[in-house]
Amino acid sequence: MQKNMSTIKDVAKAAKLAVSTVSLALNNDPRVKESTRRRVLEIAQGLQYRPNGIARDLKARRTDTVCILLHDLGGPFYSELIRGVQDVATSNKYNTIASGTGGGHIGSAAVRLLSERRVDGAIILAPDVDDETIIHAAGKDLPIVVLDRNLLAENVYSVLVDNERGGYEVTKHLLNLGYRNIVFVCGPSDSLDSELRYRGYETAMNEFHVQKSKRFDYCGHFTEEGGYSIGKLLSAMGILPDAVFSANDEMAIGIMKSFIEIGIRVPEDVAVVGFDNIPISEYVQPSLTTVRQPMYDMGAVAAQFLFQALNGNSELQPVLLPTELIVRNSSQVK
Amino acid sequence: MQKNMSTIKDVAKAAKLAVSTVSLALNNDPRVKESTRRRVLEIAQGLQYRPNGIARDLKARRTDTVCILLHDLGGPFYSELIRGVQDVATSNKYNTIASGTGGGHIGSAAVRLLSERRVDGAIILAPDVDDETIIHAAGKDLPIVVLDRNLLAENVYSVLVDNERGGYEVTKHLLNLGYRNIVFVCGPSDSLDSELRYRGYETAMNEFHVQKSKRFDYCGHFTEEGGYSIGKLLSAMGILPDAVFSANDEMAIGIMKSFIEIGIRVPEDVAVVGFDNIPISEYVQPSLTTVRQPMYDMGAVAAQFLFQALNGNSELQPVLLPTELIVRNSSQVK
DNA sequence: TTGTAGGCGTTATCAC
DNA sequence: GTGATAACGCCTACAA
Repeated sequence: MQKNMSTIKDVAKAAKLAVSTVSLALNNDPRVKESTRRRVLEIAQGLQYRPNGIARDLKARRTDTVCILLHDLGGPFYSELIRGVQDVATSNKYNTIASGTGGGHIGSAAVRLLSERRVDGAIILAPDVDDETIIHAAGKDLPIVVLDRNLLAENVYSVLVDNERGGYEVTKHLLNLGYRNIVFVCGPSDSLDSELRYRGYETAMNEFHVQKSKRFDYCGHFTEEGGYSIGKLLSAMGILPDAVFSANDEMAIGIMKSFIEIGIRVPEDVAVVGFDNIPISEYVQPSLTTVRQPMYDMGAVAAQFLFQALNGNSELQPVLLPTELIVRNSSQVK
Repeated sequence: MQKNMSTIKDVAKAAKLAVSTVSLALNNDPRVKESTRRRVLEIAQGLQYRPNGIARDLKARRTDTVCILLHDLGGPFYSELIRGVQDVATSNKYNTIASGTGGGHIGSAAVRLLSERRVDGAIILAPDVDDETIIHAAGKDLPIVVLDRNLLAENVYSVLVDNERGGYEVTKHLLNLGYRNIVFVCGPSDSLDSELRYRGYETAMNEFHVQKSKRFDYCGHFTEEGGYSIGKLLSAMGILPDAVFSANDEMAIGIMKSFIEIGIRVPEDVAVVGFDNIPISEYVQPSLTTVRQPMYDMGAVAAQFLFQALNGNSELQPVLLPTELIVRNSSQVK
């Protein structure tokens, strides 16, 4: 921080006025004479005076800023989420800052922003920030909205995507097309998303009285590479199903890649579907059938919740946003 | 901000100690007796005491935070850039916050963070933040690194990507393949990137003694839709070239889409090349020949500059990072 | 080992 | 209209 920066004191001294008067002048308070106001402004300009936001925040006991915490800023589809948050925050005259929780110590960014009260509210979609930190940080004047997380606590509000229904619908889609031997490839074992999508899969399979193949327990960490090795493994083990439901798109793409490399045709030999509708899912060959999550809405709703809470409304019920099946070319009538 | 949050005063009162003693205890100063330190810690815990980061920053006159300002947080390839910054910042024990400059008033986020000194340094890749704001905000103790911007000022450091050379190389690539009638589709008229890429194009064309077709002045705003209409226009006007060099990938993809829709084959009838190597460029059909920008390096180098500057080294010459031609299927021997 | 006092840069509440 | 003064929450000489 600039050590020799001119402060309001310097301006006061130069203008031979009291600090308080300068403050009023700078804030366009009608009490100061127009002439002095102009003089103050000029002097401030000359001294390159800039108000110190930190001091102001300390005094005001508010920051007019909310933050959004993401594990991996700039992941494939956070763009829309951030936009949703930012639009709502801006129209509420709040500022938005984003921070990634991935690099460095777990939770360091979260602790700095939340516990040390550098923001007035937070939206969190980062599995690596633990519940403890969130519950601790949340308070009447620092509401927190958690996305995609099962957490019920005071001043913590929850926005969820209907992963289970999404999993159900995409599985049903496959079943309707005639696929029966459908394998589910799960993500990291601690992923709630993966788990819920699996439940939807299970429900659909049961509904069609189809014996569900055991969930494929080699998990792909949700990465393309992970999916790639799973694909290889599946074919190497000679247990190729009719269709693969991957818990996310990135793995699905890896799986498709490995299949195509070996000469297994998608969808003729094996159908592959994913989840998330990441941008490239539309462009891979064949284009990927998947489930869209309403990312923008998620951000916008989360931000709405935040401001509702900041305005004293604590009666906010968890919201469950609908998903949307997007049928493309990686699945077809069998 | 939490109004009824317990402060260090409350802890002191509860512990029947002076505020200063509590402060020392909390900061593990060896001067306080072990027993009192433990007692203080317990009481602090009981009161749910959390230090107020804002007060601390004000006192310390530093925030240990740098920010990265992007026009559109979460654009297609900022991911790597942010990662580069964050890795370096973290290893320097600094925190990183990101902010989008797109929504709302131009520059409001920038002003808040920079001019109001809420950060100790900044990295800016946002054409909508004007030079004025940057020059004004920069200072010995608030160095700013600008990316992709022609700006020379005190305490402002510059990291550039060699757009001109990139444009030169991709054009030469087309020329080497045998293309001669190559049209350049530019981006927004105020885009320096577009301009530099054009210069590279020009140089290569001259080098091959090929009459360069006039730059296509309908600019695509760098969007896929823009490219799409340009493609339509080109064919409707009956002025189809051998090859199209689009100033960025998104437009290139739009152009390809429109061509393919009309039955123009890429690259057999017309080759298309782009710039940026956005993720989907690998997946579109045909895959797009393009120029990679070293986004991670850009972020990492920018952050390095920042910390060099924060450590008193102001002799940092602008850096020009090399680009890399990536040949894919949208161009082939003619 | 602990306490007192002053200051970081603002703003708000009083007086004058 | 303008000026003292106190406060926001924390840290740090310097005293005791």
